[in-house]
Amino acid sequence: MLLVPAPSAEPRDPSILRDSLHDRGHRLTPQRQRVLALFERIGSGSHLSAEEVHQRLLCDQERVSLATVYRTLRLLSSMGLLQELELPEGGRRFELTGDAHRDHHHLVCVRCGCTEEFEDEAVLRAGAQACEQQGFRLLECVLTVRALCQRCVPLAAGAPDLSC
Amino acid sequence: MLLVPAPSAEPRDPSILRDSLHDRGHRLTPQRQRVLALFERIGSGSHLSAEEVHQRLLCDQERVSLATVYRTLRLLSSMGLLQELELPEGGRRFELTGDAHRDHHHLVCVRCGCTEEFEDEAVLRAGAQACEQQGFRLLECVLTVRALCQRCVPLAAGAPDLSC
DNA sequence: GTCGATGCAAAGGCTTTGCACAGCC
DNA sequence: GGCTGTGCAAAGCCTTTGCATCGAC
Repeated sequence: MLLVPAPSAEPRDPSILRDSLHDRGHRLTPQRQRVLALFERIGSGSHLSAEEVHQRLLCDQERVSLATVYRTLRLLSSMGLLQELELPEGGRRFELTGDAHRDHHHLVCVRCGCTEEFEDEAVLRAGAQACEQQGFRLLECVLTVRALCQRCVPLAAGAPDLSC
Repeated sequence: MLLVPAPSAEPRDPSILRDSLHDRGHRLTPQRQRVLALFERIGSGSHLSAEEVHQRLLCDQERVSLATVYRTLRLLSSMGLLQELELPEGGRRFELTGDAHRDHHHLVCVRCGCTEEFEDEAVLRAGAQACEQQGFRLLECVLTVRALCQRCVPLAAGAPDLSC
């Protein structure tokens, strides 16, 4: 049966993690593999908080302490394997770094918090252009569009309170 | 002498604040006026953390407790007079809401934290288009470009660690 | 005069850190 | 075997909240 959902999570070569770690004098540990494997399992579109990573690993019988989750998320982010999202309304979240410089953006409903992802080539060009003009070297472009989703537009229309 | 720097901070009519507050059953207090006036003084491009707002008010001999600063920032944001930024690397910051749907973006150096602002029409179009496709109503578009500034590129080039 | 807002201090999350032990290289 | 990582618990931010008092309406 090859009906795997295949959420753009090509089963990454495990040696990449090991080599990246060794290059920086770090070690390949089961905990680090578990965290990265979790993100690969859920696909590169999903974002998890440290707490969620911890909970999911516990559910899967994979024992990793919360402190180590925090340490690992920071490490994997600094290595570029994960990236931190800046979604509004609190809560740092992480997701798998997609293909090099994936141009992925978020449409966030400020009322209910639901998010959609989308891509746009023009945005990446704009970011690249800004970097060039200022002499910066581009790492990543993230567009956050704050908006009201279909369900929330009517609810917010009467009340002046847009951002609950 | 009309050589005022004029950072797009048109001296807002104070009655706007009072009316907005009253519409929601809130009161116009000196503290709320002080916080909003501070943001108007520094212009709509600058972003401050709660702690910074508190410090600046203290320097200006304007006594407001830190708890009230937090409460006021939240209130003014919910009223749409301020907006919260999602800059990376921790720290919630607030800035004056500019002219309706100002298309302002941030170029952030992930190493030293310095930020530049820029504008780009294509980004706004991309955000608007995404909203339309998903049936969302656009509130705001913020592009965050994570990059290395000129000073930091050489420092990060040798070391594989990009995001200190 | 009423009811919301403030200030203070204490409580609350989330995240980091110190330390002894475990385990990768 | 050396030195990095881990787990645990304690400490550290930043932010929110309870409560008595103050003050806008």
